[in-house]
Parts: sequence; C-alpha cells; structure tokens
Amino acid sequence: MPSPTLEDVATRAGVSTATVSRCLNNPSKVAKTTRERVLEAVRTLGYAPNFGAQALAAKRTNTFGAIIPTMENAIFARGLQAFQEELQRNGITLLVASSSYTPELEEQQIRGLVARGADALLLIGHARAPQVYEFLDDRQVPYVITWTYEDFQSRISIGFDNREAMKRLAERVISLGHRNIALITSQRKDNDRASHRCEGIQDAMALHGIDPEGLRIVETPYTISNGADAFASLMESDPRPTAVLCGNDVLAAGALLQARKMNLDVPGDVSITGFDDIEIAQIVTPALTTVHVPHREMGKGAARLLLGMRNGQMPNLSTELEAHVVLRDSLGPAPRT
Amino acid sequence: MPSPTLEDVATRAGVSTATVSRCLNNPSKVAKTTRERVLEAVRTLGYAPNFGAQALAAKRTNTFGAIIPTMENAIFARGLQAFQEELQRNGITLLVASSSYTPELEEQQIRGLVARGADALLLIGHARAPQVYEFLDDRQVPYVITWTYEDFQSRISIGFDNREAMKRLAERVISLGHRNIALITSQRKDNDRASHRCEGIQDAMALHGIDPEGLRIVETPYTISNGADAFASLMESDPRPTAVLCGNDVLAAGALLQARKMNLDVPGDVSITGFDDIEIAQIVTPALTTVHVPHREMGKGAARLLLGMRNGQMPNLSTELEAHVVLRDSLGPAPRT
DNA sequence: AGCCCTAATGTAAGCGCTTACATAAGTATA
DNA sequence: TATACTTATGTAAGCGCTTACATTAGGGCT
Repeated sequence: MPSPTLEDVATRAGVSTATVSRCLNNPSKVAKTTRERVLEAVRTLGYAPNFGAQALAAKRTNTFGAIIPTMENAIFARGLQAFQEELQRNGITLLVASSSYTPELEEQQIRGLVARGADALLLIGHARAPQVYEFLDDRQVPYVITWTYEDFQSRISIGFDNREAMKRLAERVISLGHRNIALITSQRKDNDRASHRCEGIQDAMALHGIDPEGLRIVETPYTISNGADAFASLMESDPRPTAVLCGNDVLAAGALLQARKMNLDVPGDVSITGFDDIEIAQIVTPALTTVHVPHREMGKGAARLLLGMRNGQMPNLSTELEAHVVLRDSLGPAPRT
Repeated sequence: MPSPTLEDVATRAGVSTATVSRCLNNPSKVAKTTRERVLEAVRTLGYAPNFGAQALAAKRTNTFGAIIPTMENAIFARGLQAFQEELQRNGITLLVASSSYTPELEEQQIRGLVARGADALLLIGHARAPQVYEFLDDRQVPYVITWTYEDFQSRISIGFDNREAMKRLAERVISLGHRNIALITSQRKDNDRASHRCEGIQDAMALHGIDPEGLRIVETPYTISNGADAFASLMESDPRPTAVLCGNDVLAAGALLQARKMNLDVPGDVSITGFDDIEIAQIVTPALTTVHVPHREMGKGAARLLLGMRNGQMPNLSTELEAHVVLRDSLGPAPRT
C-alpha cells in the first residue's frame, strides 16, 4: 500500500483535512477529544506528511543546508556534527553537499539546495562570486558564513581570524630561531582561509625583519600523500627550510610521514606545524603543533544564528571566536647550521 | 524578487507552461526554435524549478538518501564520497543523515528521508527492526545494504564478509604465537558488523585450539580516547593480552597512543591491529596492521544497484567484495614469556 | 430573550509543477 | 483534393498539503 495521505487520515477520523493539518502543526487549535481521535488515526495508518506537498503549501521546509568543501577528511566533520545536533534539537533537518573546493560546483550546490527548499544555508568562507550572493539575497535565503571572521565584512559570520591565528603560530616559529620558512597549502585562489593563513605568516615575518617574499610556498590539494610529496620537494630545495608550516593538519600529517621516510628527525632536523587541530594532530608522531580551531562552537553558533534569522530576528552581529596555538612536539628550535 | 516560476518563464517565452516543462525534462519533444526561446527565458530569469512542486507532481525527486552511523570519523567518508560521485554523474542528489549508532534515531532518519521523497536509500548493515523493513517495502522504496555481505540474507546488499575478514586477520595473529588475545570493539548490540568481526576472531581461535571464551572483550564507542582508555584497562588485567585486536582503526589509533604513553613497545611488548584501513592507519607509528575494506567499490556499487532498481530492473544479486588483510608494523610475534 | 464573542471545525483556494488528452498545423499518400 | 498520419503545442486536472475565511455552536451578558 502506498503512502496514506492527509485525506485518508481525515476520513478515518471523521474530520476535515484542515483539522488534521491543524492537529499536526498547531495542536492547541483543536479540541482535545478530536485531537486524540486524529492522532490515533495517524498512528494506525502510519501517516507521514509528504514533504513536497508540505513545502509547496507552507513555503518552508524545516530544512537547512550546508555546503562544505569536502567530506573526505575530518576538517569540517566536527563542526558539522555540532551544527547538525543543534538543528536537530530544533526540529530541523540538515542537508549536506560538498563542493570539492570548486566555485562552480559550489554555486551549483547552493542553487540546488535552495531549489529543494533549504530555509537557510551554512557556507564556508567569504570568497564567492557576487552573483551567488545576489541570488541568495534575491531569494531572501538567510545564510551565515563560517570558518572565518573579518572585521570589515558586512555579511554575517561566525568564525575566527585565520590571518591572526596563523600569524601567532608563525611568530612562535620565528621566535625559535627559524628564518628559513616554507608553507604547504591548498590552492589559495577562491579560498580565503588558505590565503589569509599565508598572509598571516608573511605578517609575522615582516614584523621580525624577515623578507616575506622569502616564504617558499607549495600549493597542493588537501591530502596526506600530497602533503608528503610537497614536503619531499621542499627538502630538495636549497637552502632547505628549517620549518615547514602547513595549511592544515592533513598536509602536515603527510609531511611528517615523508620526513620519517627520509629519515629526518622532527623537530631536530626540521619543524613541521599544522592547522585545525583535528584528531590526527594528536595521533601522529611526533604530535603536531597546530592551531586549535573552535569547530564545535562554530557549528553550534551558526545553527543558533540561522535559527534566529529564520524567525525574523535580524542578525545581531557576527561573532568572533578564538583560535589558539597548541604547542606539541613537532615544533622545536631551529637547528644550528 | 522572489523565485520566478514556470509560468513566468512561459509568459516571457510566449508559450504554455507545458512547453516549458517539456523543454526542461524532455527537450526532444519541442521544436528547436521554441526550445531556444524558452531556454533564453530560463536563463535571463534565473529560473530554477521548485523542488517541492516538482516532487509533488512527478512523484519522484531524483534524490537518494544515505543513513550512516556517524559522520564524526572517516570510517564512512570514503565510501560515501564514491557513492555521491556516482550519483552525481547520473543527476541524482544525495541526502545524508546520521544515526549516531542508535536504532531509534536511525528509524526516524529513514522515515524522514522517505517522507522527504528519497527515491532510494543506502543503509549500513542488516540489523534493523522488522517494522523498518516493512515500512520500506510498503512504500516500495528501493534500498541496498552495504558494509556487509552474508550469503543467506535475502535483502540485496553489497559488501564483504566481516566475519571471514576478521577471522583471517586473527589467524595471522595466532600464527605469530599469540594465545592471549583481547578485542576492543564498539557496542555489538544492533551492530552486525561489530558482532561478526568478534565472531570471526572466535572462529579463528576455535580453529587453532584456543578457547574462544578466553577472548577478552571491551565494548566502547568509536573514538580515539575511548580506544586509549580501553587499552589501558586491558593492560592492567592479568595475564596481559599479547595482542589487542580492535574493531576499527580509530579505536586502534587510540590504543596505539596509549601504548606509547605507557612506554610499551608495539609490536615488541604488545601487538595492535585495526580494521577498515582508513587514512590514519598509515599515519600512526607504528603503521597499523589492519583489514582493508573496499570503501569506494561499495559506494560506487551501491549507487549502481540503486540506479538500476529505480529504473525498474529488479536486483540481480547481492555482490560480495573482498576485504584483505594489510600487514604493516603494529603486528609482530608474541613476546617470549 | 436577544446579542455578541469565542472556540471548534469545515470549505475551498491555491502552492508550482507534470502529463494525459485535445487541438492545430503540416506532410505524405492515394 | 480528400485522408490519414505525424509533430508541435496548448488545456487543464491533479499531486498532498496549508490556511484565510466562512460557518456553526455554545456561553455569558444585559
């Protein structure tokens, strides 16, 4: 037997479809005895509302969407989980799509989620074609930007200052005597987190009298083996960097792996740092010095903001969270030359 | 301006809504010149179909759902990614929900995805209340079960034999002289993968004249720190196990971490193995001996099966894939006593 | 008793699409 | 030229809900 409809329930309970609908969405409007009769019918029929019809009629779906760059590694997993938990607590379903770090795909996913009725969206980072923002504003779809925070941005966001966070880590590195620094990062184009982190390093260098142009940069997608390859190529350069900062922990894990393979002592011969503080940062040997990102706070906070916006409250302000340096074992003093 | 509708497009192109609809879904039915006019209108208006309306009218959504136990760690990420890629190639959107390893939540998520029009579902494992299967069969929603394969199960599935795979690993362990074996696993109730893996070890023990009852078992949720705690408690028992098999790589990573903290040499003092062969298995030190699970094959295969079923082809057969033991460094001979 | 108000329910108009069927306009056939 | 197809398009009936508005029935007041 196919799905029972509202009408089936109404017939069975001997009321109109309107009453059944009210029973489900606005129980206080229905007399207690009727309500019980209706709910009984719902139960025995195993009725569940048809989502499409509901969306069409009510013009809302109780569904939020999130577009993240990738599901392959754990970078966004913890934040997303927190986001989802908070939504669930409020009766909202989460739809997740991934963009593979590709702007075109991201735009497509955004449009797809909106078309399928997402009431609100979580986005990562600010960098995005203007027409995408126009689209969202036209359609009046609330959205919040996470994983980053910048003072001057007017779009509402919750996150941390990637540039400042990386700058602090870099200062730490420099204060340990490192002058010859390299960076392994994902592609910076269309990725404001990555580019800000890079700039943070250069800020620190400039501040300490090191030419920021001297920063050696390798761009490569976020995977362990790419991190390893990038590290290998850096180690072949002359002069060798004494510290290799990585745009995230995944790349750093790859670098660490490669260092071991090359029989290099970390941090004796070369220091390596990560960014994100995901689980692997603690698992690798030596444990990774990295920047702790407030994953769960961002996820939960984003949910709160969006729930508020959906209920008409216009955005208070963007929220800036802290991301702090976590010192572990992979960073040490620069080796004597 | 709010979303343009089919009618807006029709007006603009000077045709009926039917023609526009055909243009989009069945272009060959429309004359070339009209088609171009319509598509032009679609483009300038930025039209995107309303999902709810489409679902309601067409009775299909081009959306598949997947319910996985967790998004927190990478166990399912790779398989899911492959699933998603294959679906995308066929114009299908994927909705993902997670059940937190809780049967009630899983049932709720399944009903939710069906209500929201999922045309087909990917499920993990067979263990599931009968009413859930009834529900799906009633509604005629195609589904496929992954991450497991059992000969006698009639429900269509694609996966590997967890019991057999773990048995092979255990035989390896036993052949290295280990007699005193322990297992750290997630809760086995409602989780056929976990319980079959456990049985696999006991099969191997029985086969080699070791009392299967002697297997020490600690159940704990899948996190690194739980793995560490479980390992610590096992190491306090007397006699100490010489090999600790883990239900998955995450737990094993935790165990490894704890071993280091306790200054135990792996595999000199104690061997540790994992299951799944996710990325961290290669990152940890020593690299983890584990069972390689055909993540991507399962994901892609599941997509193929479901696509076929949706088009009416009734399931050929379940597919059994291979999961093979991967020997790395964390498993060694039992220490001399 | 007559009036007004409130609470409970029903009526019915869409929401934006798809699609069976009807219609119109060519085209080929005899 | 009349006939029978074929092809392109329009018409309109839903799909299963929500909700503004209408209706009805009690209750409390004067």
